[in-house]
Amino acid sequence: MADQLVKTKQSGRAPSKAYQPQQIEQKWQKRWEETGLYRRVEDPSRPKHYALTMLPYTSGDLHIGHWYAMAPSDAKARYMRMHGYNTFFPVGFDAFGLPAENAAIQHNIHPHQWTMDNVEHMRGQLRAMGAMWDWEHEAITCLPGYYKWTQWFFLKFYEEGLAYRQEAAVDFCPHCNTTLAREQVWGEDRHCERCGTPVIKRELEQWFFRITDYADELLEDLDTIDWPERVKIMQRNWIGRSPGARVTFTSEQGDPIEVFTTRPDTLWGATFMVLAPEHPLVAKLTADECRAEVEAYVAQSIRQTEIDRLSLEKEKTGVFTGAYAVNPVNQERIPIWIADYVLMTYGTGAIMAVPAHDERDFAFALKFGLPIIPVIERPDGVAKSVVYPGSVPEKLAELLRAEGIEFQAKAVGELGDGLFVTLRGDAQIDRYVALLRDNLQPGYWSEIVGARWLFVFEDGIEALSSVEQDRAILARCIALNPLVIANRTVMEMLHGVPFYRDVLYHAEYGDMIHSDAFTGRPGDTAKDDVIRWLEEQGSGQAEVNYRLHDWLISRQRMWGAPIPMVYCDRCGVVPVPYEDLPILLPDDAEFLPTGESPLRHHEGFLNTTCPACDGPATRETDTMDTFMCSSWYHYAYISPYHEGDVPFDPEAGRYWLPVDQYTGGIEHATMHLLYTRFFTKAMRDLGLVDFDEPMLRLFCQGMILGEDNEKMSKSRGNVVNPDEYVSTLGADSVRAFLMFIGPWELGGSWSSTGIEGIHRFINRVWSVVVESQGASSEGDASDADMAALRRITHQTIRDVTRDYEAFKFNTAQASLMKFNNYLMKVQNTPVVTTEAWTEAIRSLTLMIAPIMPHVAEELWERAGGAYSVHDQRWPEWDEELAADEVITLVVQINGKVRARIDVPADIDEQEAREHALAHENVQRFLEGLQIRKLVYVPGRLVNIVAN
RNA sequence: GCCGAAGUGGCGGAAUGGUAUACGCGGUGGUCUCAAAAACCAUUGGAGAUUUGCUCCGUGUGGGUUCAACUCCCACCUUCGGCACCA
Repeated sequence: MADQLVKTKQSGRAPSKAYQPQQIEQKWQKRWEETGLYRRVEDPSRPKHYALTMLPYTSGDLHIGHWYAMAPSDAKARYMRMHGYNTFFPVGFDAFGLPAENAAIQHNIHPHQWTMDNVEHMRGQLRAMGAMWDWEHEAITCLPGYYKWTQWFFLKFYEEGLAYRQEAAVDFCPHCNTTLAREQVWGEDRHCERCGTPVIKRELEQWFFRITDYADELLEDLDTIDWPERVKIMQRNWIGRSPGARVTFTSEQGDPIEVFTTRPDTLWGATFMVLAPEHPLVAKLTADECRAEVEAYVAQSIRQTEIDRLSLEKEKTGVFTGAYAVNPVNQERIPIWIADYVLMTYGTGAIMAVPAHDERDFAFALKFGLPIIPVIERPDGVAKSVVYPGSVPEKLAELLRAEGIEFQAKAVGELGDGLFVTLRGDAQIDRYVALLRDNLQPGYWSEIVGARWLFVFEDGIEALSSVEQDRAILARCIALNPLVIANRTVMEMLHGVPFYRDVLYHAEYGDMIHSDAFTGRPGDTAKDDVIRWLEEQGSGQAEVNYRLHDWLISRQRMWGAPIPMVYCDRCGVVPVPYEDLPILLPDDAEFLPTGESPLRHHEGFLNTTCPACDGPATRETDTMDTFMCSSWYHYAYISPYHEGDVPFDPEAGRYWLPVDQYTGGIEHATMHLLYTRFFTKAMRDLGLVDFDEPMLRLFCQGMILGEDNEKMSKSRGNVVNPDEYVSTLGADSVRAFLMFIGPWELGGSWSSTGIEGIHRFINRVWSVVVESQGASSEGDASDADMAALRRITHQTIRDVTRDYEAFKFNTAQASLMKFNNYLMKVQNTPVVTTEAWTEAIRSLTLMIAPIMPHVAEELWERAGGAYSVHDQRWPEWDEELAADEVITLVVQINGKVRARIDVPADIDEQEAREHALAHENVQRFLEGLQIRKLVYVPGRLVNIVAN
């Protein structure tokens, strides 16, 4: 304590007894900066830890959502640092993007100025958080030293064939005046991710990255990284790998029509084809008599994709082209239709329709009266049949019952009762068919549908096995019962019976039927067998399709990294030489109220000379998607604005890369988190890095909501301003409260009373530590009291350590509160003078340090610790010291708690039984009962089973 | 429609087969004070009783497995997120 007094005198002013967050937070932030506490050090002898939180956009104001994302991330980085890891925790800014341009238009300020003003303001706000950021490795994506490398990546990708330019129907936001990547189009109404305006389709020449080249690797390597399962699932779904086959059909005129199918085993059930309205063969195939109708449909569907996708009518539409194709497996002649449910952007833009085994084709076929022929057996073996009144003698019901066949007698219209039969399995179906054959009255038929497709007539049985059979069966049915004449197909007739509807169509794998030589082929090999046979026949081959599209990176915006390409009338598209990078954005751009990119009209930017022929040429005026910048920022942090041949210092990169722990919002699951993985794989193939994945571990936090449990928004008026709370309760309270709300991954609601509770907790920690300094007491502490204190100290270290490991800051703090409550209870007893107390205070201070770095540093100093608490080793627990001496033995009778007995922790089973049975309340309940069994869970409970 | 997460006191939440409601907020009573605030102490799921260390009910709903279920299995309901004619 003498040290304390000396220190106090030296500082010239007595340190406050009260906790004054504003004072100590400023004091320590200054000291940390002056001493370079968080500056990165290169020390290859120590294990490194690269901790990273998603970089903020330069919106100009740090809101509580940023705190919620960053403070826990900082706490974990600090925890790792205290475990001896050489920890790198950088920060920077995502600084390109549309808001800067909007500000330019509205306030007549250059985007650069607007952005850098915001950066300056946000830096101050970020510093107030007291995070351990290494500001010397800050990177801002809109500075030339940064975007020079973003452009460099574009050129490298172009060289590698990963960047290409193509005219395509792309998503365009009319409000932002730019194209968007598919991932940036959200929701059912397909609106712009940024501004919410519904997007339209535009035919434009745009630059794309071949992310699909890496589709399989992006999929497979998910298994190698420690990421949340929900993110992996989203990426898997987004990539959407579909293995199948490409099969060539031929039009009657001889044009090959390629289709992609995941179900080549259903080829024999293809009863028609459908082309997308934009399919290039449509005009050629269309028969003259159908041309007017086809052209009208094509025009209408193009208009629909452009204007209102909102009215997503589920009802299928389409028209017949008048043309026919030949099915390569059975030479069947099948009609060719066009319909907008077939998308030009997936597969080949044409499909074979197998209505019996595809829900969409089924609906289409039913609507347009196209034949539906089942070719895959139902795996569940269920078949149905309706026996019409009068078609069989009454005794049939008896016979069915005798066979154990399930049926219900129900009225059919006004005809009387019919039998609604459900059959399970081949044996039942066979017996049922035999019964029908024996009992069917003249002039009737009966059908079995589902597992089999049989029509029992007086003179024989017909199967629905081909289009010819479909016509023949329908004709016979109409002859017997003219009421069914309105049906165009057998399936349409069957669909008229509601009882049948759930067995008419299925999309499962199963044994092949009605498929020539393949009939009977089992479902588990059918698909592969057919693909092999197609390959032998030369009519198809295995193919994999992906839902993932190539990444559209062109943006018709000014505030982004210019695409380093030049257009020359003589040489065409020419890349800018590396030595000319960066292609700078002009600082005198004129912003038009239309929002159109000023680069298009900026003579100085636009006009250049061709790098190949030196002739006049024009620059590409589109800039790159800002996700380009954020795909490699964690490499930029290694050595910001690097000067050299490559984007970052390879030497430093070898030590620090890859990122060990990444944290951020889940909203980037299929955008940033997929793009950055693609970048890393492409960089590896360029020889820039020698690993496959950029971030080894990922944690996604939830969203912070307003006090009313709603998403924070200005219009709701529930926005929480962190600066206000920082100035009153202090940054430590804001940090700690955000980490106390609940599990980080689930998010939670702000609470103005909740943060006061946390503030009280910090005050209590403060008073326990400060007031016990130099405390004295009368008498000595007992061994038992010291042991008890050490026990809770070590138990707390154990629990808190485990919680930090799992990002469970809420329960870590709960344990710390419990611990502190205990310390408050015993601080006026003699233990306060013991080593055990010193250990307890020291451990407490160390354990709060990651969450409340300022107050921990202050208390550490006041307790005589050497600067800095953040350089100390994390406390370790001793299992023996943490072990309980006394446990509460729970005694249950038939699973209900009847007694709780305090017993020594090392009690053996025999003693536990005796204690349990001897208890008064237990005996009361056992009266008159016979003990059947006794379950003993060591150290926990005894359950007596009695009756 | 498909995929995923969640549902526990008045509120945020804890407990991943073994004492349901840790910790915090809010409430109630008290100490201190002329008074109030702050702080501290006690108490706080519901119902009941013969009110010692008592009983019953209770983790979205309905079943099941188990000596024992918030926890595992089956079916369903609600909320939130993602995808949505992807052949």
